[in-house]
Order: sequence, then C-alpha cells, then structure tokens
Amino acid sequence: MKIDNDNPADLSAQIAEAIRDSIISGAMIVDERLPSESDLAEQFDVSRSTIREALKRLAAQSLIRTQRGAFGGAFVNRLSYDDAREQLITTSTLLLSMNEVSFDTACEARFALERASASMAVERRLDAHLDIMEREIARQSDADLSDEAFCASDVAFHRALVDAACNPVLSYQLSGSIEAMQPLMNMITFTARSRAQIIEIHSELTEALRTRDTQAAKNTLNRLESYTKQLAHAVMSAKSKKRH
Amino acid sequence: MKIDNDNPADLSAQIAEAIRDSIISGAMIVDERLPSESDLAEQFDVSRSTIREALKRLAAQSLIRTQRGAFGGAFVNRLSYDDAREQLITTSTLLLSMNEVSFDTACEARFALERASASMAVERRLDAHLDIMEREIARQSDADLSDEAFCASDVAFHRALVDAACNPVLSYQLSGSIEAMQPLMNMITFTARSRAQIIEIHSELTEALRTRDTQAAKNTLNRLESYTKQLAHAVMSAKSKKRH
DNA sequence: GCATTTTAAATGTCAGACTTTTAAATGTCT
DNA sequence: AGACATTTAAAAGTCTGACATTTAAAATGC
Repeated sequence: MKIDNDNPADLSAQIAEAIRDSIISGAMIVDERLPSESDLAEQFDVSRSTIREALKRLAAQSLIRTQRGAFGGAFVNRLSYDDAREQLITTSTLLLSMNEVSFDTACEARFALERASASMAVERRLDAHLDIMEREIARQSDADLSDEAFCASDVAFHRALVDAACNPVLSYQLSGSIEAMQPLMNMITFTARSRAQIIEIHSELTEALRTRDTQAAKNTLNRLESYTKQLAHAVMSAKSKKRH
Repeated sequence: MKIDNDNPADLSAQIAEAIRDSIISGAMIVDERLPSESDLAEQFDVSRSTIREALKRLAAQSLIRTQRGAFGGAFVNRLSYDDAREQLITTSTLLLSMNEVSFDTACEARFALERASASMAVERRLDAHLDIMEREIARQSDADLSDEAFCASDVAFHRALVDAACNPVLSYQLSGSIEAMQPLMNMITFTARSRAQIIEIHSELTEALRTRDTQAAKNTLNRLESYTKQLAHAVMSAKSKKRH
C-alpha cells in the first residue's frame, strides 16, 4: 500500500481507499484486525490524525468497527443485512429529497419492485408472514393510533410482504426502498389518506397471499398504486390552489 | 445541537449524527455552507480534530464536500444518482461477498427486479435504448473481445434495458444491484459461459422490446435466469469433483 | 482599467501529550 | 487449586498548538 504524493486528493481519502480496496478484494477477511493506528501511521508515513480520519471514513461505511482498550483496534466488519439496509435508506432518502424526483416516479419504482416480490411471495409465503400482516392490520384498525404509528405499521406490513418472498437479498433492496419513500408518503398521508381504504387493501393483499393468488395480489397492488398517486395529485392541486 | 456526555459513542460519531440529521431533515439545504471547523469546535465544545473526524464520516457518505482555501469550507452535497449508485454497489457487493449468499438467491433477486423493469421498458423504450443494446450486442459478437470487456458490455446491455423503463429511481436501484452481482457472475463467466448463447438471448430481448412484447421479454429473461443458474451449478459441481 | 501581488481565511497535516477503556497478567487469599 | 482483586500495558479517544497549502478576495502598481 503506497500513497501518491502527486494525487490532489487528501491523504486520508487515499489511505481509506487503499484499505477499502484490500477489504473488497478479499485480501483482508471479516474480523481480521488492522494494524494499530500508530503502526498504520508508520506504514503509510503519515501522522496518526491522518490515519484516524481515514479510519473514520471506513467506519462511516460500516467497513470496519473499532474497539478500545488492550487487544482492541480496528477490525474488518461483517456487513449485516441490517447495516446494509440502513445505508440504503439513508442514501435513497437523500436521493429523493435532493433531486426533485416526482412523486409519481418514486411511487412507480416502488410498486414495480413490490409487484415483483409479491409474485414470489405468493409461492413461498409461510403462515408466519400472514400472521405478521394480520397483526399489523389489527393495529391499523385501532382508531386511537397516532398518524406516526399508523405509518410505521404500514411500513411493517409491506416489509412482511417483501419478506414473504423468502429472499434476503430482495428484502434488503426492497424494504430499504420502501422505507426511503416514507418521508414522501407522509407528506400526503397525514392529511388525506383514508385509513379504511388502506386497511381494506391490506386485507385483500393478505388474502391473496393466503390463497396464493398471484393475479389478485398484483391487481391489489395496482389499486394501491393508483390510490396513492391519486391522493398525491389531490394534495398537490389543493396546495397550488391555496397559493393561488 | 448538543452532545450527551453520558453517551458511550465517540464524540465524532455523535457530532456526525447531529449534522447528518439536520441535513436529512432539511434544516440544512443543498450547497449550504457549514460553519468552519474552528467554529464547529467551539459550538460543540470539542477540539478541531474531533470535528474533523466527524466531517470525514459525513464526507464518506457523500453528505458533504469540502473545499480548501479562503471562502472554502464544508458544503452540503447534492447526492447525484451516480454517487448514490456508487454507494449502492459498494454496499451490495460487500453484502454478497461477506454473507455467504447463495448464488441462486442473488440471481433470483436480480432477475425478479429485472423482469419488473422489463415490463415498463416494453411500454416506454425509445429507439435510443434499442440502439445502445444493439451496439453492445455487436461488441459482444467480436471474437477478439477479452473476457473482462465482454462482461463490461454485458453490464452495459442490461443497464440500457433498465434505463429503457425511463424511471431514474428504478435505474439507480437496479443498475446498482446488477453491477454488484458482477463479481459473482465473473466467477462462472470466465470458464463456462457460451458467448453465442448470451448473444442470442440479448438479441431476443432487444427484439421483444422493439416489438413491445411483454411476454416475450419476460420469457427471455426467465431463460437467461435458468441458463445462469444452470451454469453456476455446473461450475460448482465441477469444482467439488476436483476437490474429491 | 487591467495585471500583479498581497493577504486572510480556511482546510490539510503533523507532533506530542494526556485520558479512558479493556483484557490479560499477576498477585493474594481461602 | 481456584476464586477474587490488583496491576499493567496496549490501544483508541481527545486535546493543544503549530505549520503547510490552497484559494479567492482585496490591495497595489502600472
């Protein structure tokens, strides 16, 4: 691992990249301990602060974890599905909030993906998945539920639907993208969404999974997509009228 | 923004989180300048090094960019689709390589997503998309092409397919997940894949998009999925025999 | 009025000291 | 010998202060 002094990038960025490469390439394996900060400083011929900045960059991507004390240090981290989903959510949320993505575009992407997982879920769902979905429907039917809790339950319901496809890679991708849409969804939810309507759709979806009826599941998701888009348009036009 | 001294987490992690929250919540907007490192150090009542470590964490997630010199500083970064895809690829690649995901599972997820985008692509594809796909097929037909270049062209082809759905959010999600699978795919590609077979499938896919035939597109993708899985199994069993 | 130089503000880097955490090593008692 | 307490050393975490480098605005000179 060597550093290019002509490179305009920060030393800490270059060092982080060098270490990242050796993790991604498999040269360093999970749970392997990196040299101590002082040793790294010597190896790369930079100060300890520079090494620390490089390590913080890697920690921010969950590539390493650090432990204090004797026999502590920085260790290559096993990236868990949860960590990965967490990062996906942060990235996707920012992408949506910063790039003037139209609600329809995001909505469309989300339901396209969800329909894909629904076909698989119809074949593979276990009773446990149906149980979770029903439990969330029951929670959503409680009139005392706050708007925030209703949204959280909505996310949990759809996550169970995705998990029913029994493919962890798919779950990671989709539940991340569904949660990332939540802030956008909330903008319209609090004002206009009919809980009864949502609950009915959720019940239909659960039933379609129970009877393993692919077409019914897809149709219901299509209804939900239309309803969601329609609500969004209603809210938008109401807002623009108010401005007028 | 205040810091909890009873919190066991590093100060730099707490500070990074505080700033990240104010970016995600929209309290800080794109291109807004953060206070200088010295100012932040004073505000949070920590040393400049601690602030710097916090900022490096945020930079690693593309949440901020820094600029040196007078009137430089740290600025809230607009997360581009390309940045987001880059991060998705890193995360997904690591997830796959570190978690003993079976090839079938990853493959299944990938094609489930790709079929979803193909349905949309059939309706929306422009001639430009077909042109790109044909160009890549032509490249793949060149017998002098190296294995690496063939793989890169394969990725480009599928990316064009995804882009044909004309939904940037979908493109970001899917092209990231397709590229993340590439290292796994390469393990089998170099040894066993028949280029003629792949090219034939690619041609069929292009034709299905041209004639806007949804069913043909889906069938062809199914064939590609089966072929890929079958190849993987052949390679795996050959390997285990060799060990035996 | 344009080109050049100066300057100040900011990040980048370094060196060294001190603090805190942690687990192993050592010691002590029963 | 085994259980418990103490010491110790290694490592990350934090702080201070200095210096280097970059950069754009401001001042200067022609």
